[in-house]
Amino acid sequence: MALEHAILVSLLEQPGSGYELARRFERSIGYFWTATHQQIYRVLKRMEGDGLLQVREVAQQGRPDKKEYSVAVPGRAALSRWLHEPVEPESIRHELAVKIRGAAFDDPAALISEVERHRKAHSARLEHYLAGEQRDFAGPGAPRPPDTRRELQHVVLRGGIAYERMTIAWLDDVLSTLHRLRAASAGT
Amino acid sequence: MALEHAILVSLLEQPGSGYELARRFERSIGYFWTATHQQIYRVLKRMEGDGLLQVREVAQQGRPDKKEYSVAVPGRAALSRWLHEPVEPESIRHELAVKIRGAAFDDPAALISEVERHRKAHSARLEHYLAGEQRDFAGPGAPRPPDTRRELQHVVLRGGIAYERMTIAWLDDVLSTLHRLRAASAGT
DNA sequence: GTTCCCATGTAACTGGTTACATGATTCT
DNA sequence: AGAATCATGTAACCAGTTACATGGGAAC
Repeated sequence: MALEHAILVSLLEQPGSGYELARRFERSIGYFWTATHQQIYRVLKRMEGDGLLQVREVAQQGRPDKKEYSVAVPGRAALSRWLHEPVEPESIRHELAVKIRGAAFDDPAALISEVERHRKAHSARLEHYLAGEQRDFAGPGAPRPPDTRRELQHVVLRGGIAYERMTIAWLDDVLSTLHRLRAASAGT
Repeated sequence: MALEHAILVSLLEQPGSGYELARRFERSIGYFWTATHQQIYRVLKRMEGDGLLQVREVAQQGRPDKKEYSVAVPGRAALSRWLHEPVEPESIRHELAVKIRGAAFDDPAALISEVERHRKAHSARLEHYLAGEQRDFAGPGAPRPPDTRRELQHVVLRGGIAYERMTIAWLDDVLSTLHRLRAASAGT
């Protein structure tokens, strides 16, 4: 049910169409929750049916009309209820880790390029996050008034940054392990 | 399809029954891929039908009979094929992050106990991983011969440890942010 | 006698992915 | 002329979760 809640949060931050939501799920909110447009349209329809959202047809010039969704009162209540409920600390699913353990039954050295590819992808994501932090949260020397929404967005982004940094360091560990194993097997 | 591959890896490491696999998915392999017994039984049946696995009925004393699965030749080939295919660097799904951003539209201070609960769970997991590392990979002073499987299991475990440490540090960051916001709002 | 562990499953449902489909407009 | 962007959707399928079900043996 977390997609519903992610949509509620995103629409509270800014009302928008299914298409716009799909774009946000490619950045911003998508850094910690993903969804495709097909899924979003389906859920939006259901949520509207449940009275959690309101729709407004918006005519546009030079572009197709769109349906702008916004959070209705019961939607806000549903989000609030969810926020007060505990969620389970989630377990990770890391396909690459499965591969690494599986490599023991194949050629570990063959994994090197795959791991390097992942490292590159995570480096790119880190750069992207850091650029976003620079852009949106660059600290002006003067203390600004505390802005709750901004602070919370920032702490979530810092989480993404920490995750990418940790992952990159771990992938380096994996790479040196793979190189070491290759050297050892070549020497035998 | 990653569950299939995780099962192949686990059964290559050690053949076993559906029940035993379910237990392994609560520890060891379960640290980076989860599955319930229902799902496992379903997938085992399919994989057996596809010729990836072999079954052997094992009578036991004082316990119900079990079906011991092991990897057949086509199963090993399927794993090898998968290992040579690229997988997409995965995006995280972090429900707590959705909550944190959502808290801007509710009472952020109400999240404190939830975040503390998560911190506790991650600390416990970290302790558990460290104990496992101590037990299985405690470095004897003498250099042992390189053991590929062991090394790969260890590097994956180090990944789990790094993940938990990073998460705990981030949750501390979240907590201090929430406390700061509460203090600021109390002062206004 | 009640609870926990071993062991296997079915059924219904929910959530997520992939493929297909349409059509206007803007940019190169 | 062709590709990219805006905008919305359907259908089929696959993966994962939750609930229900059974039954023997061991431990307390």
